[in-house]
Amino acid sequence: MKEYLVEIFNRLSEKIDYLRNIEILFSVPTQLGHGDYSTNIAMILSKQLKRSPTSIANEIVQKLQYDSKIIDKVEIAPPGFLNFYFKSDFINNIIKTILNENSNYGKSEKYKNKKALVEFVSANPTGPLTVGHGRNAVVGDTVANMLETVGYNVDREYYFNNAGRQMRILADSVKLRYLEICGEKIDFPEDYYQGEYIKDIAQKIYDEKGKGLSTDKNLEYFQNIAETEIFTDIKNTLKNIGIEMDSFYNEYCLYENKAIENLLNTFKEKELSYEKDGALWFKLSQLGQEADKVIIKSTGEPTYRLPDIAYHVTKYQRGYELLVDLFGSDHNATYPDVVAGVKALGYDTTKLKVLIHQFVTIMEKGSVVKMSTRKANFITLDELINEVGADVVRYFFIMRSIHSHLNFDLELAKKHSDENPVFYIQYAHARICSILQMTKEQELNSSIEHLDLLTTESEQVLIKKLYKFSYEVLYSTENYEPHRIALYLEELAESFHKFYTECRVIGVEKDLSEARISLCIATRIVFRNGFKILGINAPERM
RNA sequence: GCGCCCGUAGCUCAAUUGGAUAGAGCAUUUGACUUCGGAUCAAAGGGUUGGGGGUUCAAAUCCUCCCGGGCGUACCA
Repeated sequence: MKEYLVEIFNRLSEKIDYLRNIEILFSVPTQLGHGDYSTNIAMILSKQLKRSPTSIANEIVQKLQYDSKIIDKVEIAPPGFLNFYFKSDFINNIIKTILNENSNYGKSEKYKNKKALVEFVSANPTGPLTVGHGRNAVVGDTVANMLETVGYNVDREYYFNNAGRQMRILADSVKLRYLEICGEKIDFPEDYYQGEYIKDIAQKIYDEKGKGLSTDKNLEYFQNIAETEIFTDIKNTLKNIGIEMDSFYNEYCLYENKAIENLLNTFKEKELSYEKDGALWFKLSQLGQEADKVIIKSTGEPTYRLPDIAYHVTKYQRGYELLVDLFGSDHNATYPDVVAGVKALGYDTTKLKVLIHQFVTIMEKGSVVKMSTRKANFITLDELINEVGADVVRYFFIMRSIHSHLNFDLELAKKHSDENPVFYIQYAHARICSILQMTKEQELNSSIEHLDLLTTESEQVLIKKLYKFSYEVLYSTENYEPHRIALYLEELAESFHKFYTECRVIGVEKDLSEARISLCIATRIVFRNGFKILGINAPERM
């Protein structure tokens, strides 16, 4: 439909000067009575042409040439909208397209063969993933799915810092617990990792090595074991919600491969760094930032900025054309330094898209649960997955805009999980499967010979909704708004349920029945393609 | 103080990026199964889009000033 409008307006612009070199937007009106597509072009041009919108609209309608087999009518609605109504025969062709393209329907080749890297989760391995990390994990994976749908070759990457203070405290925490198990009296500092999992790791070391470890020399040993153990756990959790990383990139290797050293030299050459108070500073104030920041502390240890910049440089060096970073809002003050850094090195930062999602507020029994890995006051993502299932977890985290604070009511998720919208859309899919199973048993076939019989309002609404899918995918992807896919699927389910209530598939006249079976199959295809993007199951029975 | 995000129905959130009568789910009330799955459908109530001012044919959306909340604002990540 939209393509056709663009086509006829392109031809029209040869006849009407003022339509040249401007972008004409077509949108689907919210009101059913406002046509299938609508444009506001007459109102936009009104000021520039010093004419009334209706006079412009009238001229457009008079000179616009279109195939009356495709467009039924064009209306002018005050204060100057142009509303286009398409012939249902033409609209129904979308069913053929969907059946043909099948699992490819909704995909686009717009970004074919381009390489993208999505960095997400990136939690340091100091403990299990919590519900708080869940949003990042699910959004990141879904954005990656979306980018794949529009043609990108996507790599999913997890970056972590294992050379800093956090990890030393982790190692020391394990060491102290180990000594405790060995029978020594210990003083366990309050700001150390309090979680039970630390004791589990210590116990495992004790079981394998006994008491004999010379603990004061083996902090690195404790860190390695803790890192390995915790990562095994993290990877397992990710797997439980269907996430598989292509790579894990650690800070330590940036020291090993001299990336940090090289970066420091480059900064020095470009006079972007200087020494003050025993520390090395990065001249961010010259790069449009508010103040200079320290990159190497007076202790000789780098701050996170240095490895983060070096890490992002490797992304460019690895040849990606799109870099997506996904952070929680606690990082919103740090990423501009990194962006400024890579920009100063001459890299194209328009390729770098930083997404910041707001925090998840956990509600339990009506009050907010404050989470802290250090204090071991958290609900793990695994616990949540076990309670409500992976589909609900994924859907819950994706259904809201990333800019909005997400209120996760544990009681609601656990006790009333059958009220979750994810069941609404999965139910629609299961229902279709059930109908199709039944038509099979009754030896009814699908056919596209008589799609013209699909004329009722609920059929037309459903078909137009199916048509919308490919646009929705592209739009949501280009704007990094994964929640719109969930929203779309809810609309689709609504349209299908309504069709189901009003139109019988089985037990009506043969040609009509066959056409409706085709519509059901097409709807099932769109549900499956949508579910695949969201990473949730398409159950045939519930 | 400054930066980013948010404030929309009783609650949780949408709104095709500036469009036409601001929509869903939950909750409340009321209807619909001897026929394809009632995890559904239909209907009702519920709103000065936090507040004031501005921009224009048109503002929940953009600008500005207040009010309220979240996250930051390190020689932590």
